[in-house]
Amino acid sequence: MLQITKKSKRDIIMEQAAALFKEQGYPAVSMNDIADKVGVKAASLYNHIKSKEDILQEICFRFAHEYMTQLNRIAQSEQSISHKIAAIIDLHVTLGTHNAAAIIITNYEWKHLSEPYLSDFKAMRKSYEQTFMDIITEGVAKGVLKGIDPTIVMFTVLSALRWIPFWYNDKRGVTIEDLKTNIKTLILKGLEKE
Amino acid sequence: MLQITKKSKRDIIMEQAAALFKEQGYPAVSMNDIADKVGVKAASLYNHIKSKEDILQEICFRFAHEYMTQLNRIAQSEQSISHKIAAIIDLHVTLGTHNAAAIIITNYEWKHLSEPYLSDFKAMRKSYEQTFMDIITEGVAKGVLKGIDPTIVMFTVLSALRWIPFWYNDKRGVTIEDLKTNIKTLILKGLEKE
DNA sequence: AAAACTAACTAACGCTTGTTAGTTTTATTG
DNA sequence: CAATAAAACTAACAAGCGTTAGTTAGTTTT
Repeated sequence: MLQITKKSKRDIIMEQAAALFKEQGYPAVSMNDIADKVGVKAASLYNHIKSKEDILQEICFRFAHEYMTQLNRIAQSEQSISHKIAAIIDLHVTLGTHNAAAIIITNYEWKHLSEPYLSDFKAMRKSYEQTFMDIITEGVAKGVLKGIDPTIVMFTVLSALRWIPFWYNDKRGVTIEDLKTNIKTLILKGLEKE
Repeated sequence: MLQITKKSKRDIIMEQAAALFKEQGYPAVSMNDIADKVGVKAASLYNHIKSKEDILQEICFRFAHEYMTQLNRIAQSEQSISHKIAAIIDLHVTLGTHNAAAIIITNYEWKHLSEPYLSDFKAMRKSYEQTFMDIITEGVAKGVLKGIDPTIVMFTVLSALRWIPFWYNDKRGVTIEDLKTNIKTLILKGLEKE
């Protein structure tokens, strides 16, 4: 089978651990559980990772960074407010459907990080939310968005988007494109007709 | 101090445990942690509860039942589709702001229930989602709602609502009434102006 | 062919987990 | 005030936790 770069054992551990963390939550998963899934004894994992939290850190920061980078690019672009919000929705749908396990962990398991990583992560998350909120506030000021409280909009929209990897599943017959256009319609144009 | 019914020790345990489960997640909280918060030794908790999971069960099923009861009342009422959706939003805001810890547990910690409780809970949850979806499907059929995929609408709206207890906090200066009207506007009428 | 590296193993470490048993203190009642 | 019930305590348990140490086999580099 052709593949440019072989998946390292570390990557396999990350992948299997992510699947378990997603299903059971970080504290409920033991090193033994991870080892079993990888097909190795627990102690052998330490040839590839530093600690259990090492796994959590890698996942959380990798995707937090990915979100930040992409959001900043959207925020600094010269597009309209509506376009920016649409792009943010697309971003969350894309990441949330292609990397469901890792995104769930980034969104819900980060609280198990220890200091100083926890504080770093929280700062990134806050910055992310603020950037999003600035876009909404600008939209309201310019009169292109309804005068809804920006904090409420930000959390409501972000909540809807962060939940996608929990319920989305190809087998439901909803394509990723469906998801993008439908959520954009719902959020931007609302549920009621005309 | 006047009070009609005194809070039982069991209630205090439930309350303190709920606060801990909310912050750290069920598996990360030990019986010792709970005991410390209650001001007692861990073994003493067993004079009032059967087991750790006993606490989780009580919280999950009490509020799942509350949700079901209220949703069924809304679904069976003679109101318009838009009114029903508005009532569902109000329901989630009310419960999510007044019982934040318990609602978070009902929404996110239920997976740590053991069988057969887990299956029972999942069935209730699925029934809840189905009832909500039926309302949306009816609205689309009647032409009062846009032709958005009902599954997507159901999960998107429910996600936005289930997340409220995570971020809502009186100190942000957003009142519960603000929250209700703003979320209803956002979901029913959308974000863009005109 | 020797040396170094990789990655697996077994065994053990100190610690914490949820829970039970048995006992003593505190509160309520006749 | 004595009897009873409720609720706290201490001590212990078996099992599991994350992690380290020491070793061994197989592969790669010198």
